Amino acid sequence: MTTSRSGPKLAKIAETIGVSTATVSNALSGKGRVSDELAARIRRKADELGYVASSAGRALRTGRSGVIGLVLPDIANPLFPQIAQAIEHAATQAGYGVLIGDSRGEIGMQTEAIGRLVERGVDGMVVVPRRGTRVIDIDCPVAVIDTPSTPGNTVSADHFGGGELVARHLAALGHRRVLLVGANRESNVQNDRLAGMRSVSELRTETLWLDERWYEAGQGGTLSLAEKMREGFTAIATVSDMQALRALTELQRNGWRIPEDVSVTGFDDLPWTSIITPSLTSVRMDMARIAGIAIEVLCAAILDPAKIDQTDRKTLRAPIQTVAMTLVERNSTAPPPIRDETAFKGELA
Amino acid sequence: MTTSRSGPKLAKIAETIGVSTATVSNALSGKGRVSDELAARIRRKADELGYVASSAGRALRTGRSGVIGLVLPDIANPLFPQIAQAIEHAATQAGYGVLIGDSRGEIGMQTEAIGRLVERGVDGMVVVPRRGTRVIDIDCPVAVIDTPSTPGNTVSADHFGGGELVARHLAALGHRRVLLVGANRESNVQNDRLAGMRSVSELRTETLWLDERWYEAGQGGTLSLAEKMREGFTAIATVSDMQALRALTELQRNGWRIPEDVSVTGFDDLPWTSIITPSLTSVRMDMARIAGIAIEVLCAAILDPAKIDQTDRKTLRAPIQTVAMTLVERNSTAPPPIRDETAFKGELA
DNA sequence: CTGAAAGCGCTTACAG
DNA sequence: CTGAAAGCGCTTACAG
Repeated sequence: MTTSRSGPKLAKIAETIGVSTATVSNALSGKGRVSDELAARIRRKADELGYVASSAGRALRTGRSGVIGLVLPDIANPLFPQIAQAIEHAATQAGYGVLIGDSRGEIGMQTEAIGRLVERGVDGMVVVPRRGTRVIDIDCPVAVIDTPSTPGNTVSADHFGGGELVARHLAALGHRRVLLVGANRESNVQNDRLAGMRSVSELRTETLWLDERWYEAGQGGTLSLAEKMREGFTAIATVSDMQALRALTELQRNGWRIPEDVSVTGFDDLPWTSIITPSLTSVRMDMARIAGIAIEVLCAAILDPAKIDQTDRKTLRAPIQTVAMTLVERNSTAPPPIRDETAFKGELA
Repeated sequence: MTTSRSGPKLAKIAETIGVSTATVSNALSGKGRVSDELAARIRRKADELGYVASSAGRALRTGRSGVIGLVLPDIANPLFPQIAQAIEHAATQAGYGVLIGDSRGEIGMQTEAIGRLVERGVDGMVVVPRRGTRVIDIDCPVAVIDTPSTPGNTVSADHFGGGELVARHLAALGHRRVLLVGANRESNVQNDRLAGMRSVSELRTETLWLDERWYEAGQGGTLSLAEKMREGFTAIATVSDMQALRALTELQRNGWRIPEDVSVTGFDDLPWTSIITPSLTSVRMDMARIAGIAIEVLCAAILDPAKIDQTDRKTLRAPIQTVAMTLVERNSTAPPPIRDETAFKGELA
């Protein structure tokens, strides 16, 4: 028996078995208005004939499509696979399909992508904004996954807490001077992570933004991170595994040993963190949990439109939920090197 | 004017303007059965009222949902973002939405994922199989993106040619002894890439599979790749950027300089290839082109079911298309080190 | 417990 | 060029 898109219809089942379509519908939906024996007989026959309900017919009648949209302004986000998988799984559990919406990295196209999803009749959507983009005027329930400090946020990882975790870990190992590395000054996520790191008082930190401005200042080139390190830092804590990978390979290439000479940490626990040498200490978010909450809140809003806050741009009127992050300790961190800090400072000249 | 899912219906527009719904429908679909002035007036009013056609109504009437499925057995595949983005873009251009289907890496769940998409009424699907899984009994048009050597394939990158490209590049630099690194013996993609590499006669190659068997043989551990290199190889050509990253960091960690001591190449041109030090020479596939072809063939089959080959499991009856790959030369490759090969062999003891 | 009927919103022959 | 009517396949009050 093959699943089939143009197979028998409800009426066919009803006719074959000699009952009304209403009864078949009730039997199949299990609403219990049909005697057990008959219901069983109908189900058997439906299976036998390979019946698959028409989603169009159902959607037209019920007014709900059973599909939600997943919007990521930047699908190239390295976390995308994890997010997509978690959302797809949670949505499937809740009986929803997931339509993807991409704006190819261009902020202007986000509205179009969202519009396309609305046209396709999604019942709601999950939006993971990037770079402070805001969700505007969407006339359907929207769950936002960003940071606790983002207005309109629905659920997010505790990025601040994650930063704290990393900083505490380094402090516990004995590090005192830590170089913080960010990539995008506008990112709420990155700023929250950095704020968390800075909140650990044992550490003296300094922040380096490896962004366009840094390049423009002519500080790019192979050696500059290594040079910066000579100022006496014993560890680099980055806001993403990508930045950590960058720092790790650049330092290795310049003869630094990790973690003996310098500890390096990342964020997000991307798939390659454990295959590199040394494997990367990182912080993971519980995507399954976050996705589960987003879908749960979204479904509640879909079923009960009163949950949509009319005054506040249709965002969900649910308490913002924050999910703790977890430190994944690996080989890229170790106690600080035994060395005279002033000696290193001297090398600067 | 906000896009709206529960806004005015066709009948509302018709009533407001004083024409029949048929005329509104014709005007909006631009089939040209309506006078230009009236059509323009209708369009203006529809815009003004924020009319969005009900996809359910249309789907039920036309028998087509305007949605296709994208199935990746392993959504954690690092290429997923690229594939998803390219497919989403091509599908959007063709007027289709994209529903994602994931089987969470478990082969057994692939059929379920496909079944769910069929239930949701997709008009067709794009499947990127992994590890020799086959597409079975799907009663809708399917375009398969795999390798030219996979039965039922629709379109794919020329993985063999990509392997050749890498090998020729290394040969042209002067390399003669190259270690080939694979990760999964079952993968058609990897085997095609390796076959292409081996086809370049100037090179003496040997293949190392860094898979479960290798680990079981007790050859894991930090130094073994480095040890293997002492047999006289001057370059490592891997079947994926992940393996290249692994080799690169492991060798760097053990004091090898890349590319001075050994050249390393990857495959797929993942986002981080250019941020690591040294940046990684890789091979990229033209995803946009591949996705474009897949969608084109799929749409043709959707519109003309005769294109579906009944005898051959519903796969598309279109000529298999192969898209050339491109070498992206970066800093991880250089002429072979000047050294006495026998001397290195001696070091083994 | 079961059935007859209405209707979700569209598009498409068919008339005029 | 425009309209009246049918019908896509379902579900849901409403009767019985």
